[in-house]
Amino acid sequence: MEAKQPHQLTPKGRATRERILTLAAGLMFANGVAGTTTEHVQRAGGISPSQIYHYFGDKKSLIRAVIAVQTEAVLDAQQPWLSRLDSFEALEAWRDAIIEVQSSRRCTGGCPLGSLTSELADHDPEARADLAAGFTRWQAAIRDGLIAMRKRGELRADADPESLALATLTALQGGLLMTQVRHDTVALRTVLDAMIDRIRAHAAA
Amino acid sequence: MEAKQPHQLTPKGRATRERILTLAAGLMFANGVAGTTTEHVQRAGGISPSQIYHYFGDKKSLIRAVIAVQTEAVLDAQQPWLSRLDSFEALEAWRDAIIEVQSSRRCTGGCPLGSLTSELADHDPEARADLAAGFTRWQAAIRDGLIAMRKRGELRADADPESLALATLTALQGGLLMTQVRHDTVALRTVLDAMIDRIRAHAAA
DNA sequence: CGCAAAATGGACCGCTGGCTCTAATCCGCG
DNA sequence: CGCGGATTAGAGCCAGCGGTCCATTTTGCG
Repeated sequence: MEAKQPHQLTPKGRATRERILTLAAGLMFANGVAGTTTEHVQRAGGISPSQIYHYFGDKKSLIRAVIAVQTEAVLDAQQPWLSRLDSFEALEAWRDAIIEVQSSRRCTGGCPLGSLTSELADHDPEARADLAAGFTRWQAAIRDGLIAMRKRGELRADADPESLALATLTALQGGLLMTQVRHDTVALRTVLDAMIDRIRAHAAA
Repeated sequence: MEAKQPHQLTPKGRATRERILTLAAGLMFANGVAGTTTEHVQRAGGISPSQIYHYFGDKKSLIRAVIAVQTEAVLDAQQPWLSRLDSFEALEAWRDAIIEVQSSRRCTGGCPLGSLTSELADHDPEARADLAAGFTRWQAAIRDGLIAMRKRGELRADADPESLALATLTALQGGLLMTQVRHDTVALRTVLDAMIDRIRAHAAA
């Protein structure tokens, strides 16, 4: 019994749904949720109003679907680095990759999840829950990387991967926000370096 | 030659202007900029449309005035702690005060400047500049506290107050965002503890 | 091939939001 | 006390936005 699927989707339907989602995610990342109207999505992709409301019911549901998309996108993008955290060099490569992404988009946009959070957390409880879950998964991915490092003997046994991961993810969020305001990546680099140093403080002798 | 003051303001006018600003700042903090309409401000304070447009010209200017108000509010709120950074206990007291504020508002709202940043930075260049300047002042306040600690001999001479302050402020922003999504202050405390530890690494022997 | 379900086009609606305009009222100052 | 500027009330405009509806076309399947 799936209450969320009032219609059977044909391949064509699924494709249209995907297309709407991708467009909406892009526009909402670029212009914010409030700055993205259903009309924008329509015009951006030659989509009729009925299509959006056929597949998503209302704007709120569309937003939640966008959250899901962005969560997967972020985790997918991070995975290549986090899954291979075998050394401090790897940690630094992860840091550099993040910095590179931000400067390549000229320091705009912030974090796909962070921006949605700031805009939605206080007024859409379900969106907040989804976003919180996304951050939890992100934190877990970092933590698993640190655990792997500990298993390899890079970190001492008394290192706490869970809180190191939480602090790192939190610092990263701040860094992305500061990048967005200041239009440079100095704060991002500084705060990530601080966290890496902190992790290094738990390095095996 | 002040281009910003097309009218002379009488005391009454100044009072009305203040009242509008305070209401708008509160509503925008609670509901976001996009979620706050001029009508909301009107209804909240028995204000007529013409009053808002008489004193602010358009919504964008009102927003910029709100940014100024919030910047002063944040700096004023921080000053009591930052101006007395004479020890690590004082640093921890600052951390505790911040955490206390967030939990007292049940982890909603985030940072007054951070939320505005996320919503405005990418689409209102002047707002972004104002916010960046606000963060710079905030960073300077933290830095000055650290410099004071160094002068008192709490920190070693090789400690770099500027980047420690930047990292701390950046981490704080992340912590406030995570508090907002997760509805608890664990991330905030964890990341601030991490930064305080890092500062402690520069403590005089 | 035919039919039911799915997908789509597009007109339309009601409301809201930013903003304007005019006319009335208030106030300080000479 | 009167005049000019400051202040305010409030009706109203218009574009845009979320959402609806129905007719039409397309698709999958027996």
